[in-house]
This record gives sequence, C-alpha cells and structure tokens, in this order.
Amino acid sequence: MSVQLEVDGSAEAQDSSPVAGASAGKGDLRSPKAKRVYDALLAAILDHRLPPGARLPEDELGSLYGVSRTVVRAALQALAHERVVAIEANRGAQVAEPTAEEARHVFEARSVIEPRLAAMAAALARPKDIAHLKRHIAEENAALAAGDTGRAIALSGSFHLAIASISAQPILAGFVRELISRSSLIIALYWRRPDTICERHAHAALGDAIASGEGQRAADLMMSHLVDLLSGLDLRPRRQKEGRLQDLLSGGGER
Amino acid sequence: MSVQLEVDGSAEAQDSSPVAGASAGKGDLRSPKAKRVYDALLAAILDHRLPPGARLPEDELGSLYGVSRTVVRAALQALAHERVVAIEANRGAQVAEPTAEEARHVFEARSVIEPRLAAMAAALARPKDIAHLKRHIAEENAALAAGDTGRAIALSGSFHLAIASISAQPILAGFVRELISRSSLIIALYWRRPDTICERHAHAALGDAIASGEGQRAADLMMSHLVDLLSGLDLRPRRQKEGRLQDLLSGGGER
DNA sequence: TGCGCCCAAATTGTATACAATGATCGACGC
DNA sequence: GCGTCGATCATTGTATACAATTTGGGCGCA
Repeated sequence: MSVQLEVDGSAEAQDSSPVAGASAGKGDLRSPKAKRVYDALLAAILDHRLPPGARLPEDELGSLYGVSRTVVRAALQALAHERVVAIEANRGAQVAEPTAEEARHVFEARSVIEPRLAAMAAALARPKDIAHLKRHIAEENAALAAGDTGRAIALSGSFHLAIASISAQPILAGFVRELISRSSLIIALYWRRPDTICERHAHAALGDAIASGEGQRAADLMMSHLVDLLSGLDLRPRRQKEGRLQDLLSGGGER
Repeated sequence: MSVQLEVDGSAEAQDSSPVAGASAGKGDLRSPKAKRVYDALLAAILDHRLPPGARLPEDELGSLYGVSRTVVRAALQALAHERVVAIEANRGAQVAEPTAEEARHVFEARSVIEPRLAAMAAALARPKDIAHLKRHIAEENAALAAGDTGRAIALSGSFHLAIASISAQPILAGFVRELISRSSLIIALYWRRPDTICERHAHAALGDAIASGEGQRAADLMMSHLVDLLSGLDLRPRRQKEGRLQDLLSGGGER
C-alpha cells in the first residue's frame, strides 16, 4: 500500500503523461468508473510505481478508489486482456511479469508492425503532426537532462505511439499501444543500463525522416532502433523464476 | 431467441470448428464458466448464427447458459475487447457492425502482419505443420463442394490462423486471430459474391509455398490473397447506417 | 389530429452477501 | 527435528438485490 495510486485522477487530468492520455481502448469498458480505475492502474504500472509482480487485491483497490469489487474486476479484466496484468484463477491479479521469451516476442512483433507504420507516417505526416513529434523529442531530452529516467521511458513509449497514430492505421496503432505497455514492463524487469544517448539520437533521426517524408529511411531507422532497444535488455542470465523470487525476498512487490 | 446458441457446449466439445477451438486468449478470462459463455458466443458469431447487430441482453444470455449476469458480463467484456461485440454505456451489447472504414483498416492491418508471418511460417514449417495445412485445405474444398459456404468461411479463417500459429510469433498470431474474427463480421456485412474458386487456389498455392520453404513467395501470395479478399467486398455503396436499418426492417437481427 | 410531456417497463450499472477455492500456520505423529 | 496433515484465514467466484438510465407508449393539450 506504499505505492501511490492517484485516487483523485490528478495524473490523468493534467495529462502530463501522454501515454496514459492515449490509453483508452474506447469500446472496451462501459462505465466511467471502471475506466477511471483502469486509467489509474495503467498509469501507475507504466510509471513503474507498481512494479511487475505487484499483487492487486480487488477489495483493496476497491476501497482505494471508492468503488466496489465489481468495478475493479472489470478494470482488471481489461488490463489482463492487454497482458499488462496477469490473472490466475482463484489467485487474483498481479502486475504482469513478462518472461524473457515473451519479451523477445514483443519486440519481434514491434519490429514487424512499427517500421511499416513509420513509413506510412512519413507519407502522411502533416505539419501539425511533425510539430507534435518534435515537441515530444524536446520533452524527452528535458526529462533525460533532468535525470528523470522513469519519465523519459514513458515519453519514449509515447513517441512511438505518436508515430503510430499518424499512420492512419488505428487498429495497428492499438496493437502498438499494447506492445508499448508490455515493453514498459519488460524494461522494468530486464533493462541493463541507462544508455539513453543512442535512443535520443534515434528518436531525433526518426523524427527527421518522417518530417522529410522519407518513408523507407524512417522504416529502416525504426527497425534498427527497435533492435537497439532489444539489445539493451539483459534477457539471458535470469530465469523467469528469479524475477519473482527477487521481488518476494526484497519485501514483497506490493508494499 | 430463434438463434441456437449451443448451450450444452457440444460444438466446442467435438471440436468440429477449429476456429472456435483456437479461440481462447488464454490469460484473459479467469473462470471456466465465463470462458464457456465466451466460447459459445464467439462460435455463434463466427458461424454467422448471430448476425452483426444482434442484441445480446445479459439476463437472456444468463438464463440460456444457466449462469448469472456477472458471468455473462465478463464474457461480453472479453468479446468487446476483441471488437467482436460492441458495448454502449447503459445500452447493452450487440454483435459488432464494422463500418466500411473499419473493414479497410482490418484488411490493411492483416496485409501488414500476415505476409510476414507467412514468410516466417515457410522458414519454420515442419512436416506436421504442413500436413495440418493440407488437411485444412482439403476440408475447405469439401465444404465448398458441399455448398456449405458458412463452414467454408470459418475454415478459411482457420487456415490463416494455422499459418500464423506456425510462425512462432504468438503475439502476432493473437492479433491475427482477432483480425480474422472481425473479418468474419465484415464478410457477413459486405461480401459481394461467393467467388470461392480464386480463394481455393490461393490457399493451395500458399500452402505449397510454405511447404517448400519459399518465404518470399509465400509472403507475396498472402499479400495478393488479402487484396483479393478485400476486393471481394462491396464497401462503397452502403453507408454504415444502412446496414443497421436493413437489420431492423427485416424483423430484427436477434430473433 | 398532431405534437409534446410524463410515466412505466425493461435493461444495464453497482454494491453486497454468500460460497468456494487456495494459502498460511499450527499441531501432531514419526 | 522434520515432515505431513488439518484447520483457520484471506481472497476470489458467483449470485442476487437495488439504483440509475434509457426506451417506448399513453395521455393530455393545443
């Protein structure tokens, strides 16, 4: 319970986290209450305030947000569908802990989809979109300069999502959104070192390629950028069990 | 209520419909009861027993399957997340009615993902997988010869899913599964003519390319096959409203 | 007769009570 | 002392009751 969960929704309201702002799969959750819990939980997970493996008891969340377990369950189910939360029957929900194999699959999927979307974005980008991307890059640089790596990671994901949104492929953009969320968990588990310089340049180059309409170059840059991201992970040494054990021994992930 | 909904689960049990058998997004629904309702509803929708626009009242489904609304809601939410069912706040659920624009997006997304997966499948296919594909093609031809177009459509989707499953990309295969489900709705709404001959040949050629390990050719064949499918749709004349109106005037989709 | 308002029926949104399952901790026997 | 068995506890699974919202019809009025 030491994790702060933004009950009053201030984080979403001020829209400081564009990832959370673009989060809503619109047709999924019916009630505004469930969407609120969903947004708050997703934001907490993407910001790494709730680490992988953190347990998510229904009644605790319900009392936190002032809603019943019914509403919490709907939100958890939506998060589980996006593989951000893992639910085991009769054993409740916890923040997902992607295995190394899943991590590879996530980045392989991104490598299939995102280069194509980058190329489409380069063909379709309007001045407004380009300005949006450049603003994003500036924010990222500011966060990196300030040493706020958590925010930088969130902004980095948001940058990828922004490119996907330009591509006029809402379905694929939705897939990318899910993959970016899972990537956030993967980074929390497997990130090796904050070698952020290469990434900063990668995003800038990507933005330039899109701004100048060079589709093929944008696709190539996106592909190599994703390869770089994957190579920044330390997937080999750990076995999947160790991640959990470490969480448990360090005092339990959820409190 | 005139639509038969396979309450006893016989359709899933005998596994005559491979699409339904491969349906379960495994981490999503916790309880077996909810999964049962989910499977039954999805099978009914993919078999076009429940047409697009059919209303899905919670208590009616609950009494049909002998469960409470709670369970039905979980199943409906899962289906809504896959865009097979549309839920409007305070207005309940109905079988989704993809617009012409959404239909194009679905096939554009498939055109990005499936050719790549076909190439990977060609590289990875083992004799068992190839036999599986050939068996599928034979079943499709049998269904077409028998004039059972509904079953042929379901088997066609299953064939695409089988290719995706070979590719060792479970995440992308899951995306393809969702897109195939949506394609089934799109075909129900927009299919022009049962010009099944080209498709039969297309699947056979695709199977051959994968069997012989020709990745690039498999990708090309998949791409042109998807273009053919899209060109078999009649997306232009109708406006989205008309589809609903037609359903309503013909006596209501759900009974 | 046509239009608009209000009430009632139906359906969903939410909460809560109860049942069932799994986990933890203690005791007992070996 | 160690392992295993059993009971209590916590948490989830399910059902049902109630509240809120929408839809459709009927009534009244112009």
